[in-house]
Amino acid sequence: MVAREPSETRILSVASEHLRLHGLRRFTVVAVAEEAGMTHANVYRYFPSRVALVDAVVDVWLKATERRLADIADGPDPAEDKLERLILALAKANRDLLHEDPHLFAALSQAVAKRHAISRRNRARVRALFERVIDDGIATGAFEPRDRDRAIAFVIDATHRFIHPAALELEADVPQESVDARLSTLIRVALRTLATGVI
Amino acid sequence: MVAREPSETRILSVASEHLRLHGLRRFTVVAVAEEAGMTHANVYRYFPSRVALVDAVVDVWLKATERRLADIADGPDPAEDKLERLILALAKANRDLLHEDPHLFAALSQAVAKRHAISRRNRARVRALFERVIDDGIATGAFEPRDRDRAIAFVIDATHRFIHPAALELEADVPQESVDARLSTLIRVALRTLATGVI
DNA sequence: AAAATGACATAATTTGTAAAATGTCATTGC
DNA sequence: GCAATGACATTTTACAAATTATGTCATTTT
Repeated sequence: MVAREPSETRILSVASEHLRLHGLRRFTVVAVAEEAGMTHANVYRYFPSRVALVDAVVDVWLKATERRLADIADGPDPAEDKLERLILALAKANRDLLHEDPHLFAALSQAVAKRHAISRRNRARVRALFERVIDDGIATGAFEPRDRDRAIAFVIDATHRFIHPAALELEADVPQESVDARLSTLIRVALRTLATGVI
Repeated sequence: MVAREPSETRILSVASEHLRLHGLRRFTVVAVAEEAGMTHANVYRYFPSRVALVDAVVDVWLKATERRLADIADGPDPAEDKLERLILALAKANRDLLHEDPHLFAALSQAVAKRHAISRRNRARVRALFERVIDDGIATGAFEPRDRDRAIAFVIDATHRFIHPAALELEADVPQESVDARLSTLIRVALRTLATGVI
């Protein structure tokens, strides 16, 4: 158990593992520090608080997800395709997290519910991606909403159920295929709505 | 403090008052019984458990709300109008409860989250109202969805953010006018979608 | 000088126990 | 016979003490 990584990275990866395995409740700075081969005081050199450490772990996931979304948003494809893939990718990322790493999902869920800075910023950046794609669609004539801001709010509100952690938890036990079908319908309506200037 | 009401009714109204004033945490069968002028054992003659008593209180509100919704759904107006009013009334009922009786809202929220029978049944009945109005619209030609079931799921999914307690809590501090505007947009899109057979 | 520590004050959690609440039922009173 | 009770077992909650964790900082180590 030799620490080759620099301390900050090592703490973060141990914290990540610890959170995934034991969950928020049993996540302690002391335990993480011990597993990282240092005293807990040293952890505070790199992370200002326990909450900040947990948020840093969540943020790694958020940023990785954002990167994948940005790749979609910045791609060369038509805005319609990009918007559909953006929504599907975001919904899938959150839904997969719920099933594959429930503890990390719970930490994310809390950060969102308590409006932590990482979640507010993530939300702003993801929203910016939606705006970018919709603006792209408007520029190319694929979308023709009467009111651009209203159109953006519409897309976000309509898809809320399939994207927001609190909403996803409610449907954890609904068969994925059924959820997929409903989301697919919603996306079709959203795209059609943006294209035909109903808003 | 003479009990004119029959016991069951009296227990229920005392319980209702107690929940509204003190909240779920401090709601005890013993306290309710005392305030109703009887021993707690007697409460169990009418309600099988503490949870059942709380649920009964919530159910009174749910049923009253359902009645108002049913009045809309069964009215003589065009299906489009009725669907719009149905959504607005349901959203407003839940949102008003959140602000005017937070304790009762919290109890409702829990019943929904834990899938209590009262909430599942309420959900089924409210859904039936939506189905009725949409079927009405299909019968009169106002709505022409390709797939009726898909259309119903779409309306419920799209409006989720403005109706579900868990979603409403997230936006408790957003100005009502802003929420109203967004909901209004969503309803317009939903009506247009149903009318034009996109689904 | 940067990294890490030990020692410390404060805050949160756990543990054990007393008190109170939930839920049951045989009996009482109307 | 129906409503209500008192007595009781079981489950929760409330409280206090002890333990553990969080967060700070002067000092040591590399």
